[in-house]
Amino acid sequence: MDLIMANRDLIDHLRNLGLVAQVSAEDALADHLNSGSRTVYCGFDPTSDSLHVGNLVPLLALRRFQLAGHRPILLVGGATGMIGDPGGKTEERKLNPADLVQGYVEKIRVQASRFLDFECEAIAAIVVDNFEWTAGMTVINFLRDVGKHFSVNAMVQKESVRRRLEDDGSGISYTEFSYMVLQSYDYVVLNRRYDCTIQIGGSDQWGNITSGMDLIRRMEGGQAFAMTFPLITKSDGSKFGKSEEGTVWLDDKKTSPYTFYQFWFNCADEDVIPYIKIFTFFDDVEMARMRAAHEQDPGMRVAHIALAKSVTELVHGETGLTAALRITDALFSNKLDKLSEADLGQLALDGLPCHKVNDDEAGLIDLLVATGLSVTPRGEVTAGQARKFIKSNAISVNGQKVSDEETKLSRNTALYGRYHVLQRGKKNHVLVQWI
RNA sequence: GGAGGGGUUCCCGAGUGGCCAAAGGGAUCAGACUGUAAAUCUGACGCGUAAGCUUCGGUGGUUCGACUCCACCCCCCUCCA
Repeated sequence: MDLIMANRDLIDHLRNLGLVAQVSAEDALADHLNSGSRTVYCGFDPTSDSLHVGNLVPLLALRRFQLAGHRPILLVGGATGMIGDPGGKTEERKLNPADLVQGYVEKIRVQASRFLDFECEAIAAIVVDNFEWTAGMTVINFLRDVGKHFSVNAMVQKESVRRRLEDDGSGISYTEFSYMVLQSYDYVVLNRRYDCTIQIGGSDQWGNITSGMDLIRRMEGGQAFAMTFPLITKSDGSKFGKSEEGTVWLDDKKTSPYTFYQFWFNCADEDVIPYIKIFTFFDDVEMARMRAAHEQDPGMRVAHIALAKSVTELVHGETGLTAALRITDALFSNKLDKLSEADLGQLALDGLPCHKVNDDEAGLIDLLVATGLSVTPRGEVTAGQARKFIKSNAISVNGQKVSDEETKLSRNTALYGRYHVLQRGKKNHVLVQWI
């Protein structure tokens, strides 16, 4: 691996990318990073069977550290994931069963691994699971060896805890209150085993990370550092990482490369440059070029396309990107009728949502229900909503608006006798396949 | 354990016997404009083509009629022990 940034001040570099919210002892950390190859860790709690785009921020940050010549440790929270982090949440979480969490751990371990280099000798990435050293610990040992170092007075002062205490209607359980202690202990263990001296995470992790720093000082007598990234924001204030279908996952079974590509392509104008900095690895020159092009004519979507392509390829590889581009081109260039039979077949293979009909004729309303296109704002799929969509001029078949609720589709009206492209609104398509 | 305050449609939040499928806001979806953007404007927003049906923590009750009154139960919050 090239140590392309080894001679550059990593902190400044990250700051330029908009990746630094808080840093502990910045001058000391800068020296620390410049004077040798260090070990840095970031934790991921297994709250689902896949990571999502929000997790890309710390994941790629770890990669940046590795590119700069440091060793990344990816910690999967098999133990902490069973507790639930009070940070960033306004109310108590549900606890997941142990075997479920362990299943998540395995998935996430595999998924996250592709973003880091495990081959390079000196600074090969490491994946660990805190379940390993937490599960066997007895309550007595935990309280005597670890808990003793924590002042409840200090813990109560932490933002994540304080918010839950002050906010009427939520409260916090002892279980979640203890999360910070476990995470702090993780840092100690990694510090002992791997000489890990830097922990990074989202800014909501600041309290947990600094608490771990303190614990290292108390238990090990050494200095450790903390760095956090700002929360990724959207210009309209809504939560980052959701598309119309919900969370944008990294797993291509849960979010197709096409949907993934569209997610980035559709980001707001004001967000595209910040996102390019955070989620891509373009160099300064390219970055400047895209910014100029974007500012000159945002309508051309130069930056959007570059962002979407780059991240899609990073996560889904060249094959995934190609598939995403094929579908995008077919659906958004008003050339539906010009597609060949093979093209249409390819769209299904590429991951365009597809619905098979084994009949000669089907009512449009029934199809809208069957394909799930007629979702209500509440998330239910109903015939009434299908009617409303048709009435409000939102439905197209093969690129033609349909206004008659009683419309029936059959093989006769299908492209090549086999395909209909159903469209709701501007961006929702389903391929109907007659078999 | 004691005292008090609460649980309303996805969220916040009005509603204290019929005019309530339930104000208002947010979120969401669609239409128009545009650039597969933002802002803005318009419409939809429990289910049903409709008649109608099912909702306001739960269960019973009072009443011609309850989200609104009564009883019991469950859950949450605050303070005290």
